[in-house]
Amino acid sequence: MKGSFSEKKRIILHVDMDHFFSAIEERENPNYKRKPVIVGADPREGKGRGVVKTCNYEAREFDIHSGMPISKAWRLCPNAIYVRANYRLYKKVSAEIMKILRNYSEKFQPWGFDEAFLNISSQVQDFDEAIELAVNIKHEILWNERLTCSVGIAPNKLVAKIACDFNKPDGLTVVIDNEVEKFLAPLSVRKMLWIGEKTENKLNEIGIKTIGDLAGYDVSVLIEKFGVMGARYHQWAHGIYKSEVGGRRRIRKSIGHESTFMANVNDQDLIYKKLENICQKVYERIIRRKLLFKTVTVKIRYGNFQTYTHGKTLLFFSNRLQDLQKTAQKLAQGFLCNNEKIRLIGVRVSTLKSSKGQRSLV
DNA sequence: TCTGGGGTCCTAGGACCC
DNA sequence: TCTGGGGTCCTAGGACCC
Repeated sequence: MKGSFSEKKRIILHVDMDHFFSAIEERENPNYKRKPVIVGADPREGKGRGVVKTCNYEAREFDIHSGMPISKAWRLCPNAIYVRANYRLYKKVSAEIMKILRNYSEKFQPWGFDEAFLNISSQVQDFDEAIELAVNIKHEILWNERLTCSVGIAPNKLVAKIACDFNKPDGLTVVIDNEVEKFLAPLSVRKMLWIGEKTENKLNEIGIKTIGDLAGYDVSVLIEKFGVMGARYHQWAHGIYKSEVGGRRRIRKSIGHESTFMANVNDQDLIYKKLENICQKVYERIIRRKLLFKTVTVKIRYGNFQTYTHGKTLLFFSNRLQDLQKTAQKLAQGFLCNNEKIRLIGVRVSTLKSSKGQRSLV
């Protein structure tokens, strides 16, 4: 007999705040109510660079969505309320919400600022009780924070997340065990976690449009085309997703900072100055977190959006600003010899370890 | 019609060691 | 003369997430 009687079915809940950043802005500024609110880069009268971070549903009426160039948003709706992101505030609100959620289960996993997974298998007997619990969560967040969220309930994280996205805002979607495949089948493959634009296109090319198509496809062909990911896509399309809530402890693997120039530049003094500045910022975060780094990577984006990286692993771990700056400068030189205009420059350090218990390098 | 900034994970080739 | 196979580290690029 497969499985066992003692194997308890999992009930996983995914909570996603509705248009989090713009919802907070609306809450803080009652006069924003019922007007399109767009949080993101400065539109600078349509000449601004950068993208929309979040926008409310009134702005979505104008076909504006997150990730859209802010200049395009401006053309679509110049009269919207444009707000710069206030991360300090969002972080504070996020912490309050996570505190609420954590109370519902110790098996808890934040997913970015405004989403989280909860394994509530030990808290509830069945999906009916899970719905009750989800309603309580929604009420508590609304009562305490005056913000709405959407919830998905399913036997695993993947389906819970897709279910959550199925009905927004202020939604609650439940997918019970034996309805998982039926629920997934008609959805676009794009709804699947880890399938983005590129993979969607590749799947479309071989006639796979829906998750049902993917589930029915010959797995050996998927493996041939997508390697190990092909096998995973196939499993996921059948609603099989084993990952535990809060399963793997996350250790920070890298710290970086990057910045886009207001206009593309080839002025070397300006570029090196910016690079120095970025190194300083990364350095401060390294020190604050008591870390040592070994690898430095410089990223350059040219005016044509072609993006490249150069990296160098030092022979030793360091937390010295001069090591970071000297290495970054050398790496950047390789990019700047052709005098081509640059759009973005960034620095990231990786191969990290804790500097606790070590004498700091001066 | 132009495309942010913070990250993670995967792939693939080359160097090097045993 | 020519030459296997496994493991690890480094580097660069790509795809994806929020």
